[in-house]
Amino acid sequence: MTPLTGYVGYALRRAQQTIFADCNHALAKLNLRPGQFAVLLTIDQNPGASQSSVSAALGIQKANFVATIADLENRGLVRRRKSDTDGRTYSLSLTPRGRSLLQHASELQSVHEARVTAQLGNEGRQQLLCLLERLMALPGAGQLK
Amino acid sequence: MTPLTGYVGYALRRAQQTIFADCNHALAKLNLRPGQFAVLLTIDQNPGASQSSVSAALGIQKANFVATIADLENRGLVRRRKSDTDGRTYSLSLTPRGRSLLQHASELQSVHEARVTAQLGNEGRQQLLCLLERLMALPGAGQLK
DNA sequence: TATTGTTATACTCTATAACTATA
DNA sequence: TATAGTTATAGAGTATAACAATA
Repeated sequence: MTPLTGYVGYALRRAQQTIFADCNHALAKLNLRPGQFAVLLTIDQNPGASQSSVSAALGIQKANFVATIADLENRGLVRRRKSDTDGRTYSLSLTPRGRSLLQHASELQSVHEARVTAQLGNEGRQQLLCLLERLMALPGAGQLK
Repeated sequence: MTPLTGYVGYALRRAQQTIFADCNHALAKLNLRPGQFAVLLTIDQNPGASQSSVSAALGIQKANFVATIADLENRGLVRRRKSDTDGRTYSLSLTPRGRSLLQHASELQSVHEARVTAQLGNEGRQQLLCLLERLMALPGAGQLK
């Protein structure tokens, strides 16, 4: 049957589901979903950033980010501190436990990424990343609102 | 900020969202979502197929396929006929109106696909399709159940 | 026993509008 | 006025268990 061969959108969706399932399985030991991993990584790379800036960088609506960040805070992985200079914003940072978990998660993610590399080859993986980056620059993209 | 560069899974997710939004916008005039387009196309290419086989080919749980097919039937696009040889199954086919809509949708989809090709080049698009197909063959994939 | 289609249910992700408090 | 964070809500997509009818 195998329908829809040759449609980039469909191939993207199926490949994304496959890779997501593999990544999800890799991180499940830490009770982390891929999206949560992305949040922790972004906060680690941008300590002190606000919720809005982190959620915007990840393409997540700020409204939908509230529950995510609350969960990570409740688990003792993320710290929210009221900004000194702007009473509206919270400064996000990782707790020591958050950094430790992220370190562990990064190792698991590396194993997952190695499976991808084993499948595509190093060159193929680089090609794919380059092509996907170009796709994200599609005219009209980023105008979700 | 731009985090998570170099992660295939993350790049896939973002690119898929971009392409999906573009495809969704292209088909919105027909009140068709990309998933419904895929269903119509699969039925057209496999007339008489059962719900189970179509949903399995598209990676959709049969339970979740019920509402989808009911909607397409209610809109007069898909016909469900009880099989002569197997009283359990329904044979799916497109109505004339379904074929007409699919024809129109295919044209809109082609315009969308042309935008992708304009972004990646013909060669880049072919490379991407090839790489995504290899990704879907990732060991452990297709074992969702 | 196994399979098809179905119902019920639940969880995740996403999208929008409206509110508050701060700026 | 505009922005940050919040709440409420709704719509997709996806996953599992269990059932009736049929094989």
